[in-house]
Amino acid sequence: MQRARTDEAKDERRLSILMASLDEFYEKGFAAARMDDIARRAGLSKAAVYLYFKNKDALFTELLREISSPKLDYIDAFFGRDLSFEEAMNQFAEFLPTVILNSPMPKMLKVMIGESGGHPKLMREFRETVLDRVICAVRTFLERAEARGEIQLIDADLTARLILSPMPMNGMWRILFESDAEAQFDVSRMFKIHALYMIRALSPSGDLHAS
Amino acid sequence: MQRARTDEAKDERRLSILMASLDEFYEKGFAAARMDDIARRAGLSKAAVYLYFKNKDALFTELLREISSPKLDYIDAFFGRDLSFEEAMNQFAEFLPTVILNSPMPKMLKVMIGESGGHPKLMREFRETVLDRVICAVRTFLERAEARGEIQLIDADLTARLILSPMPMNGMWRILFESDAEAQFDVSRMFKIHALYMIRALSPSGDLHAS
DNA sequence: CATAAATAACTAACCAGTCAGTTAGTTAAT
DNA sequence: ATTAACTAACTGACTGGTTAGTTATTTATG
Repeated sequence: MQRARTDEAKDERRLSILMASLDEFYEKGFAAARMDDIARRAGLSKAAVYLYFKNKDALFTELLREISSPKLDYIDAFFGRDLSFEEAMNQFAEFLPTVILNSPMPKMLKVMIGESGGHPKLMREFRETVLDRVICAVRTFLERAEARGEIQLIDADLTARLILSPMPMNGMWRILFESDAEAQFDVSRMFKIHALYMIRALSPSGDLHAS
Repeated sequence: MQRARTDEAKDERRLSILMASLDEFYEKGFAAARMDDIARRAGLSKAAVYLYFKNKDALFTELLREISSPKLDYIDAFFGRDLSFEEAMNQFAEFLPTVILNSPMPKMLKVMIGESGGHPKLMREFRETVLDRVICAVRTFLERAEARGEIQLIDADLTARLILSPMPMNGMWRILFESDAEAQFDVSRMFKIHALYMIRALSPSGDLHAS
């Protein structure tokens, strides 16, 4: 195999080890994933992996940081735009299924859930840098829509979480039943229906009891 | 320690080993949980655990079956009653937070997710015996409410899943951030708001586009 | 009733295999 | 020729499962 002599080649190699480890951690879990298998999947020897990462824990930590970092600018940009609530819900319904179906999110979710007891600091970091930002962006968007008189809601933070709740649901369903043909349902259609329901639920034409 | 001589005492001992294993599997994951730790947690030696369970895999299998078995009659009874949709949503909002906060469900969920790659048959079994029944019960209930003209919906199966989606979301949140004080929010209030939104979303007074 | 025998429940110690991390040697690239 | 990237082999710690021995409890006996 070609050696990674340049900085660019080293970065590529590092990333390919990270991606190999994601696959192994996803299939086996952190503890049962073997460094030798990760190395083979990346086309290297086990000892070569240790040239790039101090140990298994460091590999895991850097994997989670690598995966969660690039998504945030897009989320901010999405919710920073001046869309109507209805338009935003519809575009959301187009975008979110792609995260479930075409991104490493379900894999990452499984790896994190499985290992949450062993790395509480990492979990907290992930919440602060990713999840809280997403929830805050949705909440801020909801508050603006409400201020425009476009919607009526009870609690912007909890509503943001409810709007997002099909994401973890679908992520977990995928983790548990990815290879179970009978378990499959139309994820895109579900998000469309969810968007419709949220539009109706938050329509300002009715009486919402704040309890 | 007192020996389990009678059948009843043996059942108790077996159950206490199962519960000890749930705690260890929850904290450490299946692979990293040690049989010696499980035994100590149950107040026994490791070899004694092997008097009750063939091996670690058998312990895991029997744990999952034990935990998921008793809940189903209650669900059937809940949705078999002749409640109005609104009444059912409100009672649902009372009941579901207790599952998140006071039952082993989040622990079980984490253990299953972490180990889903290793036991696909068990995952499928759990879906068939538990999840599909819950979803089907909600769906049947929705169809009846719709037939009474009480609600208007697009797809009963997907709507049932959307009604249930705060459950996995809250379960996941609890798994990841149980000990993270800043992450906490009012679970009961969220379910109440969700019930209100679903009542409004499914109210038959508007126009739902079936796409 | 007291005591011995029987036995199932239990355990400390053992064993073979596994694996993360390391080392001494190899090799591709400059 | 040099050297950094890489690897096969090694090492020590660990663990699931097993075994030989111990012991608590029940049953049998005088």
